[in-house]
Amino acid sequence: MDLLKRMQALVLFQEVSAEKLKVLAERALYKTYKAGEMLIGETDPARAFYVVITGQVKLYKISAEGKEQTLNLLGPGDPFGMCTAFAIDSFPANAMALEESGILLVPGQVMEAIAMQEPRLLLNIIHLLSDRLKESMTLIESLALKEIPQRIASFLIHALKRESGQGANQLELTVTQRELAKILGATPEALSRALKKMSNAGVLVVNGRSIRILDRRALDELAEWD
Amino acid sequence: MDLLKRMQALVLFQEVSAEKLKVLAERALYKTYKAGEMLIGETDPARAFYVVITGQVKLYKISAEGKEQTLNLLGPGDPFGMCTAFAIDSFPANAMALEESGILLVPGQVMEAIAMQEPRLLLNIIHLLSDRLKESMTLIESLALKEIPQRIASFLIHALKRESGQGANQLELTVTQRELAKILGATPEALSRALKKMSNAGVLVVNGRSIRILDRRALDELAEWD
DNA sequence: AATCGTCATTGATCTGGATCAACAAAAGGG
DNA sequence: CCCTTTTGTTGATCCAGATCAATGACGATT
Repeated sequence: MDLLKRMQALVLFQEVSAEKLKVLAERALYKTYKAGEMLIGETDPARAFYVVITGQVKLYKISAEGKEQTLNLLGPGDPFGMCTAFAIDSFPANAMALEESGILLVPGQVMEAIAMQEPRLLLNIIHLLSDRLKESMTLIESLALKEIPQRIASFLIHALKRESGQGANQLELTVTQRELAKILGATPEALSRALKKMSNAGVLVVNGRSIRILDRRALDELAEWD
Repeated sequence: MDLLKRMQALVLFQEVSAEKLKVLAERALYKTYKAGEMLIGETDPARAFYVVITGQVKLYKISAEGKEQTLNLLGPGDPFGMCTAFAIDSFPANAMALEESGILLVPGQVMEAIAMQEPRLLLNIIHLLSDRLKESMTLIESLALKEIPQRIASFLIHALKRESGQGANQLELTVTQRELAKILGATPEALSRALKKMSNAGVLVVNGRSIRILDRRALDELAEWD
């Protein structure tokens, strides 16, 4: 596997000089994790920059009683640990591989040194952080202001938009409903019931991990509703 | 009021050359807003960078039914609009002055042009964005994983830490309880009742906007609880 | 000092969704 | 291919906190 080639394809490294990228690639570490394996814990002080190359990773918070809330679902090309790479703070969340995943690990010091010589890399990071912040705000909005059916509708619309091209009405979940519940801030039971109700109402059809939208208008209305 | 002096004091502009700062100051706009006035709406496409100089501003989301969730409380020195300054996207939230406030407005294009010549400014922005992202994650954790008494405890501990020096046990709220409720993701009624209960339990004493902590240990336990 | 609007408080009621429990259906591993 | 584990589903019950309503207490404005 040509690491450098892969790195060049990432949004994160867009328009960063090949020379600097080569240094990064040399100093970086590629590691694979099994499904369910923790990449980094909340207390962990590790100062590094991670990029998901293959597989799927979730960032999440967990309470003392074991209740979980997923903060982010990360796929190939998505970086994380941007908070820690440039600061001394400990990582603000937990990271776990949802499936077998290949991860690129760049030591924080290396990343920072290179970045300071490449304003474009800094700018790329700002863009990514901004996107994450915006996503977080959307999640806060969901949790605080919306009920479960609305959260589902918003999620589906969002997923449809990024997954397939524009007018698609079919969607394949990348995670189990259990995991989806943790993303939406609900229990699996509540999610199952809400999906059933939407199914009965003729809005969508669930078949395992694939969901087909029958009434896009109803979905849009639901998402906008509150 | 010497704008340049004030800007030099901001964390955002730390170690940025005086020369570049002067350009920014010349191209920036200083504007005052009255209490309750909107600075920017969620649909607003304004591409600018804001810094609170005096007063207090909140970033918030609002549902169709008018229910609000405060995302951030900003005081003197706090910047916002970092998402929009470097991207084309519309602002991800609403911003409202909670009291009469003086705001510095830097056009996005100016900010971006200067920043690309000053890696240190880009780095400062990354730090600030990272802090915001971390704060957002903490809020998500609160909303999804904690009950109201725990949220209050966490908030108080956080406020004590930043407000006064270390071992202080007295705290002056900068906002009404109504606004605090919107920060915590609760109704004013629920907040009032929870504070009453804590007061009855001898954990704290509320007197208008000032809160005195009587049992710090109990507060810490509550915050850790779940 | 009087007035008006906002804010805090308390009580009564309601409800979305959590929790507990039991089972069916996949999925995966040996 | 069977067996074990993880998932999804459905029902019954429970509860934190929202909602509705009414009253008292400030605090600001004139």
